[in-house]
Amino acid sequence: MPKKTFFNLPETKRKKIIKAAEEEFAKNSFNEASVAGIIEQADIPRGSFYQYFSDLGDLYKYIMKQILEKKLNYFNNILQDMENKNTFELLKQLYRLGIKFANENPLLTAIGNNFFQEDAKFKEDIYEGFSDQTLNFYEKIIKRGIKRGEIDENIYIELTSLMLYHLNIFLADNFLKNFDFKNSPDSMKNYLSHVDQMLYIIENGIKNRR
Amino acid sequence: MPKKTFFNLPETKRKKIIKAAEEEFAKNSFNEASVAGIIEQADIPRGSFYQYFSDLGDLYKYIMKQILEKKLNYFNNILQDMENKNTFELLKQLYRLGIKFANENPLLTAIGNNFFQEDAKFKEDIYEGFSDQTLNFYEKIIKRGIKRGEIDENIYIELTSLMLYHLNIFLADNFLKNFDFKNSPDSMKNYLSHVDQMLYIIENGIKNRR
Amino acid sequence: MPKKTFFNLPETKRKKIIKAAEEEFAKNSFNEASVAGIIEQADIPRGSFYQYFSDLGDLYKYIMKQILEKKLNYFNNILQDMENKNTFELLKQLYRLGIKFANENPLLTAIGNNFFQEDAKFKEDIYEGFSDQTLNFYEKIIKRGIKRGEIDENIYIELTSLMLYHLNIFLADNFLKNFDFKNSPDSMKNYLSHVDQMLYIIENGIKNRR
Amino acid sequence: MPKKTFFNLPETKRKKIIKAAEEEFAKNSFNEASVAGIIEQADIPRGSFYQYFSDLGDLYKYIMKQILEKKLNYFNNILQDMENKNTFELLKQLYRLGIKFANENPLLTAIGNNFFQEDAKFKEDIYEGFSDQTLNFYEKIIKRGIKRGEIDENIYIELTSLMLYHLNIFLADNFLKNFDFKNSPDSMKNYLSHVDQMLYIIENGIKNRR
DNA sequence: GATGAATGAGGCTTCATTCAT
DNA sequence: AATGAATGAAGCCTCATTCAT
Repeated sequence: MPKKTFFNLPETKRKKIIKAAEEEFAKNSFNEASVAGIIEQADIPRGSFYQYFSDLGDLYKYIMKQILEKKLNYFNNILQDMENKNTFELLKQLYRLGIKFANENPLLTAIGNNFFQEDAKFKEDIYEGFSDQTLNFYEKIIKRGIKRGEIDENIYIELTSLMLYHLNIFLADNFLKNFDFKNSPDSMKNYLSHVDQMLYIIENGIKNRR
Repeated sequence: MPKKTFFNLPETKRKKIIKAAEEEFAKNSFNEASVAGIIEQADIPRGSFYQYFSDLGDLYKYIMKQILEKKLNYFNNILQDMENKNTFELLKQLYRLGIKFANENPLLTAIGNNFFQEDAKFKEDIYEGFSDQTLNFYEKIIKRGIKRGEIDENIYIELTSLMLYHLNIFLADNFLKNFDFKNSPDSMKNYLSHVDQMLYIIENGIKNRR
Repeated sequence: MPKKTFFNLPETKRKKIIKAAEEEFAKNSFNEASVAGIIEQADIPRGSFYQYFSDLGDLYKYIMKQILEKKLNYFNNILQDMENKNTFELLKQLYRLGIKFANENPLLTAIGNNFFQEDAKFKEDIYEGFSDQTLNFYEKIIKRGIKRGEIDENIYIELTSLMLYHLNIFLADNFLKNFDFKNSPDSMKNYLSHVDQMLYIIENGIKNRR
Repeated sequence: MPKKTFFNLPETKRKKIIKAAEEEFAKNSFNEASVAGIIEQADIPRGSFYQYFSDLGDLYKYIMKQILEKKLNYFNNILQDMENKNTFELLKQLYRLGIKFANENPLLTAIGNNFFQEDAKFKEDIYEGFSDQTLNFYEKIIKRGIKRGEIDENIYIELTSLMLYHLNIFLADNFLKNFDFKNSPDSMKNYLSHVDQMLYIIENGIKNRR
């Protein structure tokens, strides 16, 4: 956790530092990220950094936690409205939501995708109590789909949820690297149709045909 | 390209250096890898390194090229024998081949997976003329499947091939991180059945149902 | 000298600061001690420290002075009661008093022992006007012993007093490092018998045999 | 152990570095000593230091080991010639030898004295296999003295040897701080007579009077 | 007078690359 | 060609002290 000196900072300064850190962690894996990069971007002296955070990991954990919370809120809010929807409709919404989130929070998404690549050990260290809520997410949905008779009960649940999770990351990652939606709303439409294509495959792949 | 001094080296020494570099690049991303790590492992003097290679990138490119070539050979050899096989059978063989390759060449696979995570820019720089042969691979197979009436002609080819490619990486990555096949052939069997499960989904997802 | 702001502080706070400083100086030599360690322990803001003291040396000098005064009082009180005692009995009491003081004031003793190791220059700087009263102490006793015909008049007074002083420190130091008397009164007894053994040697060494 | 790069250095340079380090460790305790101080004195770049030593402790251990060896050799050589001497004569020679060593190697002696003040833990870490040969030294002599009927068999051996050891350090320390013998051979004489005085006390203190 | 944020100096360590032998 | 020492840039972290509120 950042030290209280950090939280006592005027909001503008605090945001500037967070912004700088997000950019650093979006561009670099944790090991490649540097204090130097952040303080230069945030334009604060080195000493100040250590007055706010015990070290780079301290800041990183804080940011990851923020991102996870933000993302979970984002998703949970909407899921409540969809309680009776068909599973594939639900999945479609989820993926679109993922894209929407990535579009609105490109920095955070990039950080999340980088995080996804870290060592299992490193990740566990960060998750601390978060457990992997995102992964559980897909498992829940799949189980729900099987119960509702919409998903083939013969599929291997764990693997499928991992696959869905991974494909989600893949989309977000790809999306961030290849498109610039702010300046071309058309390509956004285009992209979403890609997503639908992929889901069409997934749907055919796992739906119950009996 | 390594300097000619490198190729003049006796083979044992050359292999020792390559081995050391592979280990370094398997454990670290390009940016995290260090000359220090390689020369220590290879037990060669610092100066020699620069006599053989202009810098770390030089060696890296060389190794990546080797890996790509080796992998392509590996696959092409077998593909020729399968010319008349059903597309899904073919895919299944390809994925299993991928696992087999990863099992036989864990170091190379780890390097490949690390490479896969690098910046698009960085990757392009390395590919230089290789074009993305691996990606094309899947495109070819999909097109062939459509021609043979085995794959749904409505799917979006580019996306699907990207997805297949990505899932292949996902499998290899997962495989390397979670299993130790040398000591437990059972888990290998287990793993392959996972792969089959995934392909079952894919098959259902993209096969032609008319 | 601490600034008057320090003396205006409520006693509890002042004591807390002194306590924190004593712990810091007991654990570390002056150069190794840090303002950081003290303010953290005393739980006062950084700025306050400099409002109370001009710098670390200011506080250090103050504390050393306190210790010296306390110790001298401790000893002088008792010496008055022993005016007619035999010199070796007196010495024995003094050493035992030293141990008793160390037992009752482990922190202060540790600080004193640390101080004893500092540069001669540094020490002089602190003594400022104190002169070395502790050293004089032993000289007085030796001279008194010679006058009373109890101590060999051929010994070299200065050296012997230095030696007695040094052995006292040696005992206190050893004592602090090796024993935990609060929890084992037995080892205290044991230790005192060591002291007697040493004094037995000293007595034989310097007593007048004519 | 220093790296082999250090031992490959031309002797003049190696000596310069050792000299610089000795001065640093003579002036400062291990914790107060700094790489900065050494490289400045030795006039070598920071990077070179780490090419020769893994860190400050590496160099420190090396130097301490050298000192211990040198001192033990120094003493052992002479002890062999004294096998039949009276114990107090022997002790006298030892102390004088100690002073002589300190006079000839003031830097090494200062380092040794500093070392003597370090934590027990720290010391053990350095001794590694050396055991405390110096301390054993005095125990052996005392036991020998008792056997020969020259030392009172009632003294507490362990304590006495510790005391002799400590007094030796005390002398060396005092000697280094207070005298400048190179320029005043008279004061050397003077000092040695002090030592004799002290030994006279010790002798009277522990000799067998039956 | 109290507070605690700002700052930069100083020390540590790692590394890539160059260069003299 | 081989070697490995030299070097300095770059990053890390800690701290004493100052200063604005």
